[in-house]
Amino acid sequence: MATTGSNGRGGKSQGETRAPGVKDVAALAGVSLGTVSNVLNRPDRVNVQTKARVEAAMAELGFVRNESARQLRAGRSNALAYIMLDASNPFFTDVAHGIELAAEAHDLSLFTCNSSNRAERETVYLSRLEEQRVQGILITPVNPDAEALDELPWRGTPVVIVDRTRSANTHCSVAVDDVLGGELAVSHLIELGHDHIAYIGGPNTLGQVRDRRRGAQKALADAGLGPDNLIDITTDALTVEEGRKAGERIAGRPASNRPTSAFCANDMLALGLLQQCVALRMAVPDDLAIVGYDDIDFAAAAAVPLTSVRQPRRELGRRAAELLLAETTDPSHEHEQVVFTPELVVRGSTRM
Amino acid sequence: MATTGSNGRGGKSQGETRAPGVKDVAALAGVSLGTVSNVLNRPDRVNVQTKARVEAAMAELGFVRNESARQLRAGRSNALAYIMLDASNPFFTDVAHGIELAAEAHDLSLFTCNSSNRAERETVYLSRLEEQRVQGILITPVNPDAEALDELPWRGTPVVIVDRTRSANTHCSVAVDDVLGGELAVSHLIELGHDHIAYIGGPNTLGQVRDRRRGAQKALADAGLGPDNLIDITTDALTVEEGRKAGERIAGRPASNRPTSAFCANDMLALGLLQQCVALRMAVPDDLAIVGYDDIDFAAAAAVPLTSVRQPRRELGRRAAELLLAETTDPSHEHEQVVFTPELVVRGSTRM
DNA sequence: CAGATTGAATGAAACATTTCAATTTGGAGG
DNA sequence: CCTCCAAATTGAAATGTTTCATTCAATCTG
Repeated sequence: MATTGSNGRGGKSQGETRAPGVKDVAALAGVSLGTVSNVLNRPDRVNVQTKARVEAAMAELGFVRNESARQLRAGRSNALAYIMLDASNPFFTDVAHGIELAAEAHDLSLFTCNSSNRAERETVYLSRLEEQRVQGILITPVNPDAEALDELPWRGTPVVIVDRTRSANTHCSVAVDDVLGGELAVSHLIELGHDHIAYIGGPNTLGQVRDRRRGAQKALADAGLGPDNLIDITTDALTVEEGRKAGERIAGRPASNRPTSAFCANDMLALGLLQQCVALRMAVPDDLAIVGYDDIDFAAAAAVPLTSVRQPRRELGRRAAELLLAETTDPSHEHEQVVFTPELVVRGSTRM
Repeated sequence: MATTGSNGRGGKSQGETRAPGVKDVAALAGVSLGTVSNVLNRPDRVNVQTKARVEAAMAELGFVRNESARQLRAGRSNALAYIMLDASNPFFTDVAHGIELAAEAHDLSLFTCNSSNRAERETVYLSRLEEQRVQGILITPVNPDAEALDELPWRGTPVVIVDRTRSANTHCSVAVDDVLGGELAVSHLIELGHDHIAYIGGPNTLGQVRDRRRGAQKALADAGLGPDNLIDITTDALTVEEGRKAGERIAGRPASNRPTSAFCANDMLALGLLQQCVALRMAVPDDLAIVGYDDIDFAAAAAVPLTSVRQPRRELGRRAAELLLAETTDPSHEHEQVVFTPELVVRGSTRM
């Protein structure tokens, strides 16, 4: 680790004069405060030549508008925030991208925070953002039923819940039909002739894990199969590592009672499972067919491309942002629970 | 896509009273403004009972400190920002995580922005952040030599360049020795007996792509091999899709002139290449050995685990944040160019 | 008990901007 | 030459917090 240096002039060029403000610009341009402000905020209301003079002064001084002061006066900022649950899961970065597009369209900034699945980080960010007077907060919460989420809207900062649903109808939310998703996945496996299907997912405290299992059970029932045909393999988290462990558990079963296919509650698990299959020389899909969930880009890029349940990630984010903006503008707002429909994408991991 | 509604009370409960401020708290608690402020900022300097009374008043009113006003007075915010180049590349989310840890340790907020490789988004974020008076900005710039990066520090907002280097020594920067990384990768392949090695990367405007190639060439020269032993396959971007295309190009070559191994400028390319190999029934590593770069988590999780050049991603971020903080506190600051050392991680894609 | 010391609380000033009612300016119309 | 009008500009007030020099009260010292 090498290191070299130089420079020395920390900040400003000379006698450390403090940052120029509208006042300085006004003085230099020979106009009043109000006029400078008009140039900034209602350029059409000021004479072209005056405007040019003011702009020249700004450039000369290197004027940078002080957003704090502007905000103080305005009462609110022009930013949205998204508190994402796990920045290392591509699913969420894609959702964030959708939000960003919507924010950009409305000329708002988006600040992204990452709770890394820790409730206490989430709390810190929530209150910091509230103090910043952001226009609203989008969040995929660690626990969707946490009461902390009720306070902010009550005090005036709208909150929209993303990719989670809540028992009480207290917020707008955007989610995807997880029961249907599970149904699609398992119906597909049944059609391929599988009747020993593993469901890999956990922990069961996650509503999504439960919903996707329910969908799987429904598909079995609809096909005249019993709940015993679904072999539950519960994991500690939805990670690649846990997927690998699940693979070991499957391989460890006696051949008579070994599933011929697996439905994973997300793609991270599925990728881990796939990797373990290769390591253990189980052929995919011949020895074990695999269906994932989320259809992240890496799923299609796996060595055996993964069949997966696609969620409209971008659209999820975009719609959430729009709900938020609607809530900020419309005072007589009715909370809306938007539910998108998932879609099965069939690839090599189930097709021979 | 179903939708249901309810609620109706947009914000506050009653007569839409505006948010309570220190003034209201002071009135309710029967103390002066200054005392409320002291409770907030120097709790030890105020009588315990008074403090309790003030805190009760805050709770009752649902007081939320107005960060704009605080900032206006203080002159600066307590936040850092990281403008990342591509949030969909796990490498950068890991770097961001390192930054976050450092920020958290100093009790600062981190706002993450994503330029998505677009110079114009980058510009927008830079100026918004400057207006917010963030303490400093970390950035992986679209173009490290852009002059826009010089203006902010000149006006007083420190900027640290992450994972890129600059010709001029005008900023602190943190990077990894890419020439050495390329050397490690290709030396490894040479040791395994390869002498037809493809270098997959592009576009050549990227300094990193060039540096890693230089390292590769150096390794060849050191082993007494000529530059002809490196087969250059230039891509349009460092994406999975481009990796797949590169695989097609390799397969399309006559067997006599086909490389037996490939060194990819990042893991996204390597994953795409790997996928294409499987699709075209080229065995990895027997028909084609593959080395990636970055060692993202998905590299280890690939069906054929990927040999890759690991960069200390978290550490990169953490160190960058520390340089930034040093610059904000120490006025007589010398710019520092930190260069970390990469490390080769050997896995199945090169080992039989 | 006078004087000194400490601990708590006060309130006005400052921060940089925006807004808006009031004022000025330069013509046009009569 | 006067009146009126629109366009352009002005300047003071307001935003919510922090700071700091004072004030006030109570306790301690000799």
